[in-house]
Amino acid sequence: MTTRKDIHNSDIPVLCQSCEARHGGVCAALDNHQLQALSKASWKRKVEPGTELVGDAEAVGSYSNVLSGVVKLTKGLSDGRQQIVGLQFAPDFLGRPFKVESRLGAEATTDVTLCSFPKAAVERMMKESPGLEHRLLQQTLAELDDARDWMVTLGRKTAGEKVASFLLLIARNIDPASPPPAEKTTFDLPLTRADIADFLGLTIETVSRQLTKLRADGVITIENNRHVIVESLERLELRCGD
Amino acid sequence: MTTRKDIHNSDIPVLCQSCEARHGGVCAALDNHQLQALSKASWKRKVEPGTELVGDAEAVGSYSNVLSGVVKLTKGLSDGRQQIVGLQFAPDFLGRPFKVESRLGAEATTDVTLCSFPKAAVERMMKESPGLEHRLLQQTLAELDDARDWMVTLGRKTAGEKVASFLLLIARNIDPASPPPAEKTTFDLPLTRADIADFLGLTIETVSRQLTKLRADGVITIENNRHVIVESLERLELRCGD
DNA sequence: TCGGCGCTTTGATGTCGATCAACTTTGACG
DNA sequence: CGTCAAAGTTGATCGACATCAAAGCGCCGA
Repeated sequence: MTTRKDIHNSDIPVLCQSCEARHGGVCAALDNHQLQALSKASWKRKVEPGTELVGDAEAVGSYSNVLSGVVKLTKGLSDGRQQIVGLQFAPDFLGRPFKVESRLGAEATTDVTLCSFPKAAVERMMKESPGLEHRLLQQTLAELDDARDWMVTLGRKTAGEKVASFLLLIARNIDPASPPPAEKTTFDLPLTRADIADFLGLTIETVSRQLTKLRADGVITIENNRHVIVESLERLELRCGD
Repeated sequence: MTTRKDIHNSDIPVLCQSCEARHGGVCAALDNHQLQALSKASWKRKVEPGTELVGDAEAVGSYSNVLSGVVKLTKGLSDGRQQIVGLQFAPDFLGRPFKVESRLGAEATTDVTLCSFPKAAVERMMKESPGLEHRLLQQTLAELDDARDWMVTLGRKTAGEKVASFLLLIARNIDPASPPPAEKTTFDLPLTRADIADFLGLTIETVSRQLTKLRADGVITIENNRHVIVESLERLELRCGD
């Protein structure tokens, strides 16, 4: 293990020292001692876009923290229609506690760094430390709020409003380190047009047309299909409908 | 208070004795002692359809359990468009822990019985008893699963599939006492056509037409606009698309 | 440098659900 | 009962987004 031997207050496992999840994520609920215990059983990994992290009806043996990149959560209908039901950014927690089966697909849409723990270790720690469960409840409540916001987008917004809402969501979440930008910003789209369509309940053609319109109206600029420059966040917000 | 004086194992507050929430709900996580403490500060109330329980951006001073009836959770866009983002049946917990403001409207759609507690009492009890927080996490995770299921319905299903999915949802949840029915069943719609439309992201006309079609195809019968007889749950399921 | 392949854009046409406009049913109250 | 308002149904038309089809445009390997 890559930790120092002496018991000391600043004795944070090397693995965790520069970790996003130790601040905003669930690990923030753990003290150094617990962090040590968990880090012994945990491992870091890097995966490429398109890597399936959890199959649709698959038993999951581990939980993870997203340390960088974006993970899409998907649900499918029997005839192949798909809906993305959530995006996980760093330092989000990935996994469905208290359930063996997942009902959800999870797939990296960009390069993703993960820190994974065995299910059992997390669940044991949750029993011992109410703080961890509290933290998890907080994140789950936040995800529920997000999901409900998105239900409004899916159910009641026009195609134009949907695409604007999507861009705003990305602009506000893509960079885990800095707070949401205020006026002008720039980022790489973490999703293909097909993924954006599956997230918004649209087709790729409609997504493309709406992006073109935003570009024509001078709200955004797009370079190389992926890189977006938001000229005016304020004007983008106006197009979200809410 | 309406409790007996002697400390005894079967010493359950009268208020709680015949209560749904003591079994499936959050109160199931409390021992008799805690139940007593909480019931001292809690009160039961009956409200009529249309009663606003929580305003859209209102500070909430209490949590509640739904003991009977149906509550709709709504979100609105600035121009008046509305989306119902969830339905709460007995014995669901109503309220958003750890947040003063709600961002959500809550309104009774049928006659509703509630058991309400002051926010502070619940939060104090949550600190003392990890079981309660655990229970709340469980319900929140279940609600998140439901919300994500509904995102698929909103984003990817046709009008016909949406209406069928709605009827199935009601059939499975309207009666808190019995388990989901298997073949034939009957219930009163807890929502008006306008509410159904807001739940499904459709218009009332489209909802009406789809109900008419289900009736014409012999899948359901409707009496007095509200009472639904599902002739074949199996055939209804086939029309949900998943 | 050149194909070739995947992703994206753009255009023409089609369709499902929205909108607009009667009309009917239900239920509350005299 | 008869009246009235609210809720629901039905029909005609419209429009937003889907579908079908054909280019563009990187980007990679030979």
